[in-house]
Amino acid sequence: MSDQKITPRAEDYSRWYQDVITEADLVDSSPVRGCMVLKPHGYAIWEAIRDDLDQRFKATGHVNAYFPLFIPQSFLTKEAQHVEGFAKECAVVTHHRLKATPEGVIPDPDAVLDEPLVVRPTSETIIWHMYGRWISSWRDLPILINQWANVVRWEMRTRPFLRTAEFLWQEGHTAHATAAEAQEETRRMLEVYRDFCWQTLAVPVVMGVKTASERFAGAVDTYCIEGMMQNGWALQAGTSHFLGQNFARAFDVTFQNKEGTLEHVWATSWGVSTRLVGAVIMAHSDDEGLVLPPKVAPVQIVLVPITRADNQEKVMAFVDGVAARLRGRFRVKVDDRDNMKPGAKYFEWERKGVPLRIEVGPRDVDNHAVFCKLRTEPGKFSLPADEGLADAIGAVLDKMQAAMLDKALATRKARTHRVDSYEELKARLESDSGWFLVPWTDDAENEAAIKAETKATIRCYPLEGQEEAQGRTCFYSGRRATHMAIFSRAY
RNA sequence: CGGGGUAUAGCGCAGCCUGGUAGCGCGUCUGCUUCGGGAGCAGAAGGCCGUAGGUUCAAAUCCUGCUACCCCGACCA
Repeated sequence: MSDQKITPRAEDYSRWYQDVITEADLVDSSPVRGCMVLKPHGYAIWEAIRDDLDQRFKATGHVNAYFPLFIPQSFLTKEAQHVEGFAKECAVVTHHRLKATPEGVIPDPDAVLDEPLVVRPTSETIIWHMYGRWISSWRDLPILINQWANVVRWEMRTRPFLRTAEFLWQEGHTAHATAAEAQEETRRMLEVYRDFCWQTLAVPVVMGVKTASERFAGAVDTYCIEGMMQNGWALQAGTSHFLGQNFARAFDVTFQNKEGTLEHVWATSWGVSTRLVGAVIMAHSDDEGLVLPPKVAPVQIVLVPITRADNQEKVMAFVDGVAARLRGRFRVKVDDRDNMKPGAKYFEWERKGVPLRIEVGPRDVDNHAVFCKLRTEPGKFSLPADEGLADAIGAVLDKMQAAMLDKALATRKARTHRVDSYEELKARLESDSGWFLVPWTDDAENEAAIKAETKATIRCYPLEGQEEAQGRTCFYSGRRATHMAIFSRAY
């Protein structure tokens, strides 16, 4: 395999990110600009994320459904803010047939669609069109639907996982009888995301509210979870929107309440995407390659037999026995390739982010033990290969998962800076990248001015700690502060 | 979409300036020996040089268009 091809983080952080992904064999580029192929090892991370979240959605009363990829163009025009937000990045289908010509194949001029179809950039419009047909009474509410789907946003500049033209995601779309109920749903799902990121991804995201300029096109309020990457930049890991009655009005979706009067329906939508895979990679990996928390690692344990011709049978029988004992509880791989030396296998699985490696040689067979190495710790240790092995390994992996969260949390805390003046922010953005927590007076023009000058944006008004703004003055305008804001450079 | 760079075997590169029909390392295949931190030897396979044109007796090499990728900006999950 390749030799030390991962650029160190300190040298070039984006090259490092690129290298880690390539070396771990997560994706391949596609012939179409901005699109990526998710290779099995990369897709498996998404599968683990999807399966975990799907359970959480179902546990909070949601059901899955599927809405079509194509949306009539006219639907996109119905909600004014929504059009403005998405019009610039939509792929549009205009023909339904190809035609062979001497110059090659072209869209058949005789097969132009009456109305062009937009490839969904998000599904609010088609879903609210359908909800209009399904809702007439308060008894039809709430509707709590989620869908797992792909969407397309024609992005100018792309990065694997973090921003691609087509990406996989889930979008929850709920319909409620009251504003309070919809707001509660918005916050409930935000909390689902937060807990998932902390517990499953070991990424200690912060929950917050977006300012008007960062709000979802068509939302009344946009909540978000923001994660800090190792270079101190922020990454929006998920959003949950309170849509008010905007889409219900645009698509004329009303219900008859218990008093018999017609009201517009209240809405939410919430989503996370394959960007989460990028967040996990960036949050935990090191200069040796991918590091994954055990809960989402496609392979949690790799067994590497160390054999010679005269002991191969003995060692392999032992390895197979250990693997059989661990399968069913863990995702286990036995690397029995005979064309690679054990050392080469160690490097390969380290690059690929396998949390626990178990080396088994003749000495271990004789001792009835296995020799273990954690991806995140320097030393190796031996465990008895008895009935308690699976429990012992479970404990080790749980501890690793918790340690990864602690480490990421410590980094986030160390790199969250409180500053009181704009001068200090500008100076420290260069020297000391991270998040900057400041007292702030909500003002879109000032926000834009700061972004233009520093490239830092307001990631959110964090839900926790807003009371700190009481009685303080805005670090930029000197006016009475309305919020505590997190400024940071972001992906 | 603006500025810059790149495109030659699966991967990383040389060859291009000074045109003459393609080479190196790694990987792959076969065999033997190896195997507790990136194995050794021997043999072999694999590329109409991103793509479409142009110049020329002749193009990987010179010229033009297009496409993709990377870096930096503006837009965004």
